[in-house]
This record gives sequence, C-alpha cells and structure tokens, in this order.
Amino acid sequence: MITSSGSAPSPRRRSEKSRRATLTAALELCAENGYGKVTIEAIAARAGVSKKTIYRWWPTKGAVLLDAVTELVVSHSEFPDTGDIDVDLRTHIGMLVNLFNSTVMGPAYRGILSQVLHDEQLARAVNDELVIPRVALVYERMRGAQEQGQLPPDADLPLAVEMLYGPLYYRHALGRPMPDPEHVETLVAHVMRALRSPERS
Amino acid sequence: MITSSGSAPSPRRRSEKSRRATLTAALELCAENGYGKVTIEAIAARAGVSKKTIYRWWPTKGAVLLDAVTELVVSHSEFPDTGDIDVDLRTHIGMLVNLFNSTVMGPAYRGILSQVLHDEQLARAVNDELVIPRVALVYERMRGAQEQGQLPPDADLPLAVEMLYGPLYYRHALGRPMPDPEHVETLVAHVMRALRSPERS
Amino acid sequence: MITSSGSAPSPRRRSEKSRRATLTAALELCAENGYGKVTIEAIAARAGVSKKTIYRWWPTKGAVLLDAVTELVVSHSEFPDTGDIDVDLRTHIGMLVNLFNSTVMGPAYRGILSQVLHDEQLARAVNDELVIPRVALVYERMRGAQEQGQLPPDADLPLAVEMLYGPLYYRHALGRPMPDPEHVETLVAHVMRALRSPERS
Amino acid sequence: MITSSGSAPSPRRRSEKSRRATLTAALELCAENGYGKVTIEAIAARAGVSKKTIYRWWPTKGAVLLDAVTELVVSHSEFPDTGDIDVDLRTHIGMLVNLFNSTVMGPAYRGILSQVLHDEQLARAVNDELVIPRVALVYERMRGAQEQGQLPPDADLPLAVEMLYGPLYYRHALGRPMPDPEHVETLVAHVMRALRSPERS
DNA sequence: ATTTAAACGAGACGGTACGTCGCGTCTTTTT
DNA sequence: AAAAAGACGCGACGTACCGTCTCGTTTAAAT
Repeated sequence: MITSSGSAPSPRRRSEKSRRATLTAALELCAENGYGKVTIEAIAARAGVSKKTIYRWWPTKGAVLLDAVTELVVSHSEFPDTGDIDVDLRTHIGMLVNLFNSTVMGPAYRGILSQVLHDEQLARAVNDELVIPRVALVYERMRGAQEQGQLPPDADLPLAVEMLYGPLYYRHALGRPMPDPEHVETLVAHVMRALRSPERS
Repeated sequence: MITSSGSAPSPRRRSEKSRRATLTAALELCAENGYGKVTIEAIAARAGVSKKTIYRWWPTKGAVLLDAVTELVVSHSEFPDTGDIDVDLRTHIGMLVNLFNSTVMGPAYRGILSQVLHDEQLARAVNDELVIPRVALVYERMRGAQEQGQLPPDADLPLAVEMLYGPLYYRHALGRPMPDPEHVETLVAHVMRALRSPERS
Repeated sequence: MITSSGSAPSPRRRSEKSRRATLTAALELCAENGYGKVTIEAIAARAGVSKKTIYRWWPTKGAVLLDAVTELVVSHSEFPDTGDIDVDLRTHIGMLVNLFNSTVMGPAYRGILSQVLHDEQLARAVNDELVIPRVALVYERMRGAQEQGQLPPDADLPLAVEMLYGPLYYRHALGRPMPDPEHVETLVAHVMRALRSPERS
Repeated sequence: MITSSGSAPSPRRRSEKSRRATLTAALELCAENGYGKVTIEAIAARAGVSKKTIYRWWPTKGAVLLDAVTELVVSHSEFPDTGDIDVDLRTHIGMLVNLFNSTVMGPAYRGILSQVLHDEQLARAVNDELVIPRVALVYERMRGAQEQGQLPPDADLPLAVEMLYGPLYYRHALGRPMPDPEHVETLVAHVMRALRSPERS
C-alpha cells in the first residue's frame, strides 16, 4: 500500500491501529453521507484519531480515500481468462461497473475522481496506483488474444481501452447511471467489431 | 438562457447588468486562478455585486459557471454538415476537444464537471441545458447520414455517441490530456467501422 | 404628534392609513418578539407598507416607536391633584412603574431607551417630546405644594425629580424589576423627608 | 476574572495572549469609534485573533467589553474610608461619575448597558460581576458608619443606594450629561438627610 | 528494565469562505 | 403622484473546516 505523499516521517513507529481506523472511518463517512461530508475533522472525530495524525501521513482527504479504495480494489484484481477475449472483457467491464455502483466503494471512488480534477498529485497517484496497473492487465490479456488470433495483430489496443472504459467515465462525469449488462455486452461487441473490421479504402 | 435553479424569484425586475457582471467575473476568475479560487465572495467582489444578489439567482457557484459556459457554447453551436458524416463527426469531436482545452472555457467546464459529482441538481442542469441539446444535434446529423446510406439504418446511435464522447471524458476524469487530432481521426474511424460492420454470427 | 425628523417631505399628501399601520405593526412586533426583532423590514412586512414609505417619514426604527409610544402616553397624561403632594407623587411614580411594566408599552419604551444610548437625535426627541413635558407637570404640581406650605420654598425640585425617577431608571438600566408599590411609597417618603429636613450645620 | 458565559470549553489550554489582545482591541475600538463600530469582526481584525476564538470564549461583544471593563474597574476598587461617611460616599459617587465620563471606559460601559436591555444573560453578568460586588462595598461602609453612630441603625440602606446611584443612571438612560461635583455633593447631602430625619407621624 | 524520543489524542489557534440577515438606496409596477 | 413590492450594494453575523501548533500521554525502540 503506497501513500500518495512521500513527505511522511519514517513509518517505523507508525500506529497500524490509527491507520486502519482512519481508512475505515473515511470509507464509512463517504458511504453514509456522501463525499461532501467527508472532512478531515469528521474522519478524525469518527476514527478517534487526531487531525495531526492524519495530516502526518496523508496530504489530503483524497489521498486517504485513495488508500482505502486501492487496498480494497487491488485485492480483487485477478483478470479473468476463459480463453474467449470477448467474454473476458465483458466480465472485466462489468466489474468496473460494479465498482462504480458499489455501495461502499462507489461513493469513495467517485469522490476521489472529483478531487482528481483539482489535485494533480492525486491524479498522478490514481493513475499510477489504481488505473494503469489494472489497464496493464487488460493489455496483457489482449496481447494473449492476438497471439491466439482472436484479435488482429495490428489492433490499436490503447484506443480499444479508451473506447471500452470511456462510456463508463462519460456517464460518471455527467452523473448518469452506469450501463446495464446488456448494454455492456453491446459495447464490447462494437469495440471488437471495430478492431476486427478492415480499414475503409 | 435558463437558470439552473427553479427557486429564484420572478425575474421581472432582474438587473441585467448585475447578471452579466457576475457571469463575466466568474469566468475570468476561473481562467485566471483556477476553479478552486472561484468563490462566491470573490465573484461578488470582482463583479461589484453583492453576495445576496448572487445567491438570489443561483444556488451554487457551479450554477453560475454553467450559465456562463452555456451562454458561450450555445452561441457557437452550429453542427457542421459537409455531406460526409465521418468528416463532420471529426470536426464535432475536435470542437469538444477544443472546449476542454480552451483557456477561457476549459477550466470553467472542468470545474462544473467536478461539481457535478457532488451536486445532483447541477448534474441535471448540465445534462439538460448543455449536453443533451448538443447531442441532439449529433443524432439529427446521424439520422441524416442514415437516410443518405452513409450509416446502416439499424446503427446504435446512442452507443455511438458514448463511444465518441467517452474517451474524452475518460481522459478528463483521470486528469489526462485531450487526444490530438490524429487520435480523434482514428477514434471516429473506429466508431464508424463498428457501426458499419455486420454483427458476428 | 411630532415626527422626530425634520427632513420629511410635505405631509399634506401623507397616507394616514400607512402611518397607522406602521405604528401599530411596530408596537405589536415589539410586544410579541422583543425589541431585537423589530426591524424596518419586519415592520414593513407586517404593516403591508413599503420600506421606502417608512424611511420617507421616520429616520430610524427608534423614531417610529417613539411616535407610537408618545401617542399613547400623552393621551394618559393628566397629573393627579388630590391636594396631598405625597399621595400625588406616589400615584405619579406608580404610573411610571406601570409604564415600564406594561405589556404593550414596556418593551417599546425600553427599546427606545436602548436606542437612545446610540442615537443623539433620538435622545433629544425622547427628552423633548416625552420626558420634559411630563416632568414639567411634576414641577408645576410641586410648586403648587410649595405655595400651600407642603414643601419648603427653597426645596431643590430638579434634584427631587432625579431622586424620584432615578431609582426606576437605575433598575431599568441594569435589567432589574421595577419596585413594588410599598417600595415606591418608602421612596417618596424618603425624598419628601430629604426636602423638608433642614441642612446640617 | 469571570467569563460571562458558562458554556465555554475548559480554559486549561486557553491562550492568555489572545485573551489580552481581544480585550484590549475591544476597548480601543470602543474608545476610538464608539460602541456602534465595535463588531466581532473588527475586534478580531484589530487583535489579530480569529472570530472563532472570540466566539469560543464569549457569547457576545457585550460580554467581551464587560470582561474588559470589569478587569479595569475591579483593580481600582478600594472603597475610601476617611471616617466620615458623607465624604466617602461623595468620593464614591464621584468615582462612578468619572467612570461614565472616562474616555476609555465610558463608551465601553455605556455600550454594555445598552446591550443589557436586550440581553438577559449579560444583564445578570453585569450585576453579578460588576455592580453587586461594588455595591457590597457601599453596604459594608454604611454598616460601619451605623456602628459609629453616623447613620441611624434602622436606615434603609438598599433604598439609599438606589437614591444615590439612581440619578446617575437616570441621566445615563436619557442621554444627559453626568452631574458636576457640586451636584453630587448636594445629592449625597439630601440622601443622608433622608436617612437621618425621623419618619413623619 | 529502563530510558527516551516518536507518535499519539486532544483541541486551541489564525484564517477563509460559507450562506443569512438587515440596512438604507434605488427602480419598477400598480393604483 | 403616491405607494407597494422588492432588487440592489453593503457589511456583519455566527458556523464549518482548513492546516498549523502546542500540550500532556502512551508506546515502542534503543539502551
């Protein structure tokens, strides 16, 4: 688990109890009252931790939530491999939809993303620690599919990822509901068709 | 121009001068210091307007900026029609990229979108006043293309829009730079290929 | 009825209805919610009168209340004359106690007096229109008593008035309850004794 | 020095520097610009103290000024004892006149008294912390005079105090100037005569 | 086992912005 | 023409969090 700030003191004497209490309190507050009610003061009060302790280890409340969410997401991060790339992508996108819709992690992740728009450092952390590692799994799986001939060897994989993830973030950014499974299936199908069909002359 | 709040008093006596000064000040502050420095106090001070007057007509600073941005966007809103749907979509997406990158409107629109994640009412307003009307133009143009045989009659237009807009909002949400024109071209090409290629058996 | 401000427009076209509604509303508000809740806005709203109209005829809310109170007090202003100066003063002081304790006029008069401490113009008006005329009646009655030999001819009448009124205003200024009738009787007796006893050698 | 509000947090960690700066700033503002210009905002700005800190320890600006005034008054609070009660009371009343006329404390005390008329809690505090303790000194001195035969043993001491203080507060309440020393002398003489002369049969 | 230095809880502090209220002025609409 | 209705610039209100900063008090490493 990587802290988004490098300026913290040596973690040797760090109290694991306080760390856990802080992350838990942050997630709970976010789930119960929405991201707007997540303040350092409220986290400190709920966790029975002093504000100073929070500021010692995290630069912003976004960083706290990022730690909390990352810890949860990473632990459920196996990428499926049934041999059929279409099916696996569908499963993967479905998992991302579930993340957004999740009662406990949804509000937290949405909150983090809202902070990303103002906080460059947090943006970098979210990409480096959360998104890029998971997208790397997608690339890996897609490259395997190319070797098995399920995808053309010259397919534009980064664009494919953008087309797959994009609609989800589009809906997220505009406050719209996530797509249902059927819609996800159609989406994946269209992206695969785009990758497989030849360029127009 | 519709105010995002329906709870404002009757606009009969409203001072157009104050309204203009407020919108201008909000945009300027956003462009100069970033969305974080846009506060109702700062807008009021810069515009020479009382806070009370702002609160009378707008519920949040996001609503102020939405009005300001909408006014600008709508006035530049002709959808291109060269007869070639691919070219026109490329132009349209390019315009959206330019909106995000614009010095004056970019920070404002990004700021609004950040607020959307916490403010349901603002989310509705952004969709109703800004996004949906403009997407409607895309649909209209696409339907025209269908009639001319440039697109199959059963093309999934809403999905197409999500695939076109999605990557932009994906990058936006994660704090990444907008795609360059070449990338836009490739994107549009892929989407069109997806629409035109037959379903797999 | 004298308006405390001389800068009002010609009173020829003045609406008596608005004037009455304003004074009544001011008194009611004061009696119901205390002087603190008496604001020009509240008076205007309650009276169904525009703020502008109030400002046209009165400079402050204190002036409004002074008009209202004066109108009431002056109409009950007969000074008693039983032939016994002690009895008459007791009655008179008792009436002043009743003014302070009155449900309708007490809060108003106390409110006016609180404003007097900040508003020199109002102070002058209170003295000129309310206090001095009534004290004049006391002097007149006392001079009559001197002629009848009930008071020594060299009695210090202004000091006597201060000693009679003083304790009431002392209690008023410190937020204490008004004296009961027995206490008033003792007070008057002491003052009369002071006036009648010879100076010490 | 007692704070007029009992609802303050434990004073263990209280910053004496902030407390002093606040009281000083309040007195200065009051002396310079009058009580009307004393606002919590202005005190905070002048004292270099946050508004929150002021609100943490005092409920109103009146309470702040009361603390400031009390601190000054109490420290100059010896009751004179020359052996002659008439002389001592004259001195004492003269000191009270000086308080009202004082450049630095006069406006503050007058301001407090104006607030007393709207604020029951402050009224209690003014009486308990300022007036009653000082009046107690008067009683004490008077009782001593009774023992020495300078005053009759059955003299109505509370009434005497009201007759002594009353005229001062009467003038204060009606915005009139304090009496000059000669007038004070006459006043004291009259009160003493009243106490010493026998009741009328 | 005792020292000792850090991390800790608690929370006061100087700030900034919030959203509200009432002021006194000014403008628009109605009568 | 007046009066109602009420928008306006202004400024203070009291509150909420911010991030910083002492204060004792644990508590875990180093003696």
